[in-house]
Amino acid sequence: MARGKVQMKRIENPVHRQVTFCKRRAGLLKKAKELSILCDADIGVFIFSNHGKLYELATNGTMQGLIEKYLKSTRGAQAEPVMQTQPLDAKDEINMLKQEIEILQKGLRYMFGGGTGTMTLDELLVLEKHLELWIYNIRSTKMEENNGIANFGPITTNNIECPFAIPNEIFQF
Amino acid sequence: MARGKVQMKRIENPVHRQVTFCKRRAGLLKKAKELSILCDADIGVFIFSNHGKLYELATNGTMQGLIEKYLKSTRGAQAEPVMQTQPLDAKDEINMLKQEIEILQKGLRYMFGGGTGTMTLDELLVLEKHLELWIYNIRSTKMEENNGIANFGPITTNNIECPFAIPNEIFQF
DNA sequence: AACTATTTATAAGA
DNA sequence: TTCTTATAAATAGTT
Repeated sequence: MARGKVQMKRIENPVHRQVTFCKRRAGLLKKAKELSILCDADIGVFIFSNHGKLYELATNGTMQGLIEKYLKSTRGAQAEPVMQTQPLDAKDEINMLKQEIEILQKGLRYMFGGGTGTMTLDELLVLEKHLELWIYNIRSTKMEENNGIANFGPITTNNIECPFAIPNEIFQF
Repeated sequence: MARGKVQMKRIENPVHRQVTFCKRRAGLLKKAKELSILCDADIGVFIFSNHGKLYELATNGTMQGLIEKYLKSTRGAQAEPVMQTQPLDAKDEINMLKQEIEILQKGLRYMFGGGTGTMTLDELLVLEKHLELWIYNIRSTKMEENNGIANFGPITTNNIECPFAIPNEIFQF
């Protein structure tokens, strides 16, 4: 696509083919991720190189889960020889629970704000800053403590509530 | 990508989102086809729109065949010695998922419900210490970041997994 | 659905 | 392999 159009046929030179494979594979996965994020879609991609090596992306949850979703959505008259090691009922329940988890996670994500499955340096910096501010708030709370007991609501930083679940169990370590 | 950069987050306007979905979906499938042809790769893509409609591409043979190939190739990998990785019984998986849901729900209740619990000074100190350690881990992760991207699993402190719900998915929008 | 102004991806070259 | 750069493609906003 640059410095000359490319003919749409198999690249015969193995070196060129390998280089192009790396570059375009990265590009394809990036595009898939972007589409998923921008349009709230759920995308699975798997790529087998000509030597059989697998590269994959599942934008939401696992590839297994996506494949199950796929098979379910296309479930017609045909049997599914691949997925029959476990009774379908259990599979369905697992899927439902996974969906519920997704929804809960979305709630937590909502409170925290953006990012992707992999974190950029910038995102790490943001997270770090949030943690610093929460620590600051904890210290402030400690200063105000009365009779050794401090009551406080959600910890916030700049009005962003702490997205972490802070179950009581945290203190059992 | 044209007439203005796009922010990498969900497009809130439904009309814009739908239009972008159409355009980028076509682009993604085209790219997948090209990669398959140029580099002799075998590629499967499936896209679920946010309303559950399925769009798919299997560059060689059928999606069913590709999925079987995928599962076969990942089953081999699962047998690799990573940890005590025995295939989870469906019931075990269901219980694990239920536990995860409980934790997530607790986290959400805590945040939305205004933290019903009272915390002692000691508990605050523990929480503070945990936050400090997580910050430390974040900084370590930053040091190892590669190309501006840092991938990490559960954040841990002294091998204790972060009790806060920080699934990797938290960072995906 | 078409049209462009721009951004992004990437083929070659270094 | 990684970077650079010229150019092809993709696409966001608009009509």
